[in-house]
Amino acid sequence: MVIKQKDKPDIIAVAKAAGVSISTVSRSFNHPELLKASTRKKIDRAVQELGYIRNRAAQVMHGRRSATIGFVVPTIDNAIFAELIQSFSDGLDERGFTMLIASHGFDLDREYQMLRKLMEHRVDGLALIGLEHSEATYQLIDQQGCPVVAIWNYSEGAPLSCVGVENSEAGRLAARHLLDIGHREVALIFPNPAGNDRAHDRLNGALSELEQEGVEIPEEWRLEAPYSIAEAKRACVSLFQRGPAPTAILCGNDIIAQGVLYAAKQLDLRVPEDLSVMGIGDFNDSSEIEPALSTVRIPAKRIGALAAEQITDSVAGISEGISKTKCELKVLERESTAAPFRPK
Amino acid sequence: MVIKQKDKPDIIAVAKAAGVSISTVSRSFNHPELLKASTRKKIDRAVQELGYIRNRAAQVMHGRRSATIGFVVPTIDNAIFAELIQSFSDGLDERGFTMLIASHGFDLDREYQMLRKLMEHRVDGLALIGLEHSEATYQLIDQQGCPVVAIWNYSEGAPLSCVGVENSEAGRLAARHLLDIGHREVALIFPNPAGNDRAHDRLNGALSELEQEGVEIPEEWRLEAPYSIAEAKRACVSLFQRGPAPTAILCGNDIIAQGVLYAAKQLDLRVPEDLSVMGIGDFNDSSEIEPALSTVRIPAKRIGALAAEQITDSVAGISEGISKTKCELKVLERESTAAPFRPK
DNA sequence: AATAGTATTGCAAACGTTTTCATTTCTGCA
DNA sequence: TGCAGAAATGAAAACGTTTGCAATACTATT
Repeated sequence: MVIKQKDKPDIIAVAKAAGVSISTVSRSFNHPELLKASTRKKIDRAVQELGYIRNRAAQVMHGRRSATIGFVVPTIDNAIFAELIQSFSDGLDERGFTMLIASHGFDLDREYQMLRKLMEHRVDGLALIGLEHSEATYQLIDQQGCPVVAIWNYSEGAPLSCVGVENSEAGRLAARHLLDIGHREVALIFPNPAGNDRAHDRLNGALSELEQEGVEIPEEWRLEAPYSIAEAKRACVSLFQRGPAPTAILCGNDIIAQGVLYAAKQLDLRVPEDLSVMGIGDFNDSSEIEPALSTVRIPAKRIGALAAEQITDSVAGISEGISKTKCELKVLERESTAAPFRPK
Repeated sequence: MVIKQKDKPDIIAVAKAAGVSISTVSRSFNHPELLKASTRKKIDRAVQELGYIRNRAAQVMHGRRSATIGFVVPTIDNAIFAELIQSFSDGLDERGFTMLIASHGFDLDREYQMLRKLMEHRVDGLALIGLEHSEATYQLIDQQGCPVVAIWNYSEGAPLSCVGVENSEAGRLAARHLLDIGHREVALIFPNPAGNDRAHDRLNGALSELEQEGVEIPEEWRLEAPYSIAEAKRACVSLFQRGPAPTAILCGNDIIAQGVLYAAKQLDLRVPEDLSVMGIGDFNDSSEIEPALSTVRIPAKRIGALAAEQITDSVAGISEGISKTKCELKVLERESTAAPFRPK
């Protein structure tokens, strides 16, 4: 028994089946208006019968775009990025692009490796998270001249096109809100800022705002936790077990804040009466949890959509040079924050 | 000023720079042991200087694998799939593959389109979610003879390789648990089963188990909600506002269950005293929320890892034919379920 | 010093497209 | 009926690799 499935039919097979030349077949895809209707029909039938599917690799070799964009993220499995990835992917899709994705687990050296890998695949453009990258990464981008957009962070002095928010401002706004409603005993739970400029900037923004008001954060109120409900919960519980209690906790993002909320529940603390909890991010469900989380809105969906637009425009040559888009932040005062109840 | 960045250096440029032939350069990548050490060094230096990056497209054209796997999911932005996608991607990565991902928003016709798109890119293999797909999709797969793995669902009679769980069993187990602890007044909240065999099977499994025990579910206790905390919450609230209250709610997945938990809180219902809440899925954080969610564990991480192994083996020809892997389910009894308190 | 091997390296074809240029086939009009 | 010009199609080169085969450069023997 001869199995013929092996090789996929190519344009030559189609041409043969349709009784025309390969140029004509190619044209029927790329410039159908140049063909006689009857010829087009013959070809369509042949394509149908043979189950022909065009080979992008061959097109790329000929100089065509690959119609792919590479996206390198720290992690996919995380509410932070999932929404962003989705909207970015949708935006690419609308414009006929496909997303190649790779994650590096917050390891900037792996990020570099992933970038190279994607470049081997000749992606037309690249998207990264944040503006902190290894020296090698920046060199590579520069050298290869591949269109790049940095997502999530905005910075005036950024050496790359970027679409995002000013994270230091996010931190500042969150702190400002707590200060405004009267808190001065504030604990912070942030992820490790190494290789994570989003966290780094937020933390700094928050600290400087607090300091400016003369609020000192003692060492034991500066906690570190990764983006994990479980770990944040643990960190928060240990905070309360160990020493004096703050009246508010400012969290590096909404995931951490959620952990803190659960910790509070476990510790029998009322939110916001006994403890105010402030997040940063405004994830999908932050408004739905109980109590609804006060947070600083970062418009992930919008950022993803804009980034997709930016990178595809850049690939198409519509947009030249470095372009920066700053998305606005907004404090969302919901139920998890209120004035401290404790008597002065 | 002449901008030379335009074209990336190719193997010819490297050969020239190193003073060898292109075959030698090619060999230095593919069979380095055949080269004299000194030659290899010359080439490495040239590669370094020119910033040469291999062109996969050209390799693919020559018959090499593309080292990419296409993954078509309903949505990325969802705790359900994010964990799975991550572990699948990691598994591919370990084996030198890159993931091309596309989402179809629970639209099976779009799924077909995405599949075609990925095939144009000559992915070496494909992964899909579930076993329910359009006729066209099945035909396409069959015709193209592209290795495929269906993820999430296991079914003995499946026409594709698959790695997953028996979703009807998941539904059955969840129902069983509620029955075992004494509930007979059970409401159900499930997503729309159209084009979603996971939900469909779970629902049927649960219903049959309940019926078998003579438990009837009235129409007004069969609710539909998408995978969204907000919508599930809303559905649950309206359930309690409209009519007689069940003693337990069985949810199509943990997201919905989370929504129900928040609804309960908003309605001032104690869980599990006034209402038991049962999920399906066991997402990352289901054990950490308060009260910890009782659920049926679906090992997403393991499924993703196994699926990656399965598809790459299949691409490499290590595994032939259709292979099916069933992952085990486990009821996790946590804090959100307990015997009904209500006097008989 | 000549020879048989062996270790290296180079040549050229092939992979599946697209596109330029050339050729053939129509069409309408004189 | 013949012809100019337009419309439709075909031929062949080019894209950047890999690899089988051929050629060359070594090495260790005698």
